[in-house]
Amino acid sequence: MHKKIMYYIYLRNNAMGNSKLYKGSLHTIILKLLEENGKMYGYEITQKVKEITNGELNITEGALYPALHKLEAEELLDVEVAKVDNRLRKYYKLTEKGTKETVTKLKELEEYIRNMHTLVNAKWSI
Amino acid sequence: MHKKIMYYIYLRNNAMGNSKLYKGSLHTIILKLLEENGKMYGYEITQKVKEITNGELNITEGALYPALHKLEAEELLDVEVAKVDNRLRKYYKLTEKGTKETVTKLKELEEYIRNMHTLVNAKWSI
DNA sequence: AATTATACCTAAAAAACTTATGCATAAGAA
DNA sequence: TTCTTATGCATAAGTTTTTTAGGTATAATT
Repeated sequence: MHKKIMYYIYLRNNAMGNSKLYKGSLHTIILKLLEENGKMYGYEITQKVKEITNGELNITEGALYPALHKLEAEELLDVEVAKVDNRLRKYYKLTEKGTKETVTKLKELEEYIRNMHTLVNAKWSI
Repeated sequence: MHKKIMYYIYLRNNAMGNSKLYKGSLHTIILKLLEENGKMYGYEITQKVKEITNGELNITEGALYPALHKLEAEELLDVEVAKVDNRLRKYYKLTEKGTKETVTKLKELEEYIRNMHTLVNAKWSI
């Protein structure tokens, strides 16, 4: 006898018609969220971003997890595995190097946004 | 007898340590510049961007020309070839479709920037 | 005479995504 | 009980958009 395996396949509806546009900004988002919240796990990050942007920005898992692994490889993040409700969670937090890099990345973002604002001669402000 | 060919090879120093970061924004920049200036040619666009951003953003030719061709293929731009001082210039201008698309793209950019501003909980404003 | 600025172009590679899977447990709805 | 949704991790193939690195040519400047 063996256990009966129940595994359901289901369709996902990631990222519908939500606003695209962003290149290196995913790393910046991750770093900044970790700076503010101390430690977070992947799924939590996707939900947080969705919540903050009222569902306008959806981080796909295919983008998020490789990004987290890369940041970890660059020693900007530390990982800590936890088991909650029999489910795995990988908590990430900034290293010292990561904290410095966050400052740099945020400056670059501001620079970029200022340049774009000037370039398109925007009437709006934030 | 044949003419003596004089052709100099030289090194280029495109895009030094200048601010990276931007994905679909190149199309938006091009469209907006054309909206403001009526018609422009490729080289002029690169110089204009450099000028406006004080040299911080340098559009590479390898990105610009394919982008212009793509926008033309999508019928957002019209081309007009001119010869000035025995040198070729290709002037681009917005089509009607292109003018509409410019509005859309600018809205998307604003949306994106607002989202990023909220996400990183920025203290600065523009 | 040599270099720099002006002007176009393309192809190979890299970067950063989306899309499409796969696996697994818990909670809630039918 | 059964099915579905939510929670949680992951990778691989494909696409888009960029960088890097070439190529060709004329005019102006050093």
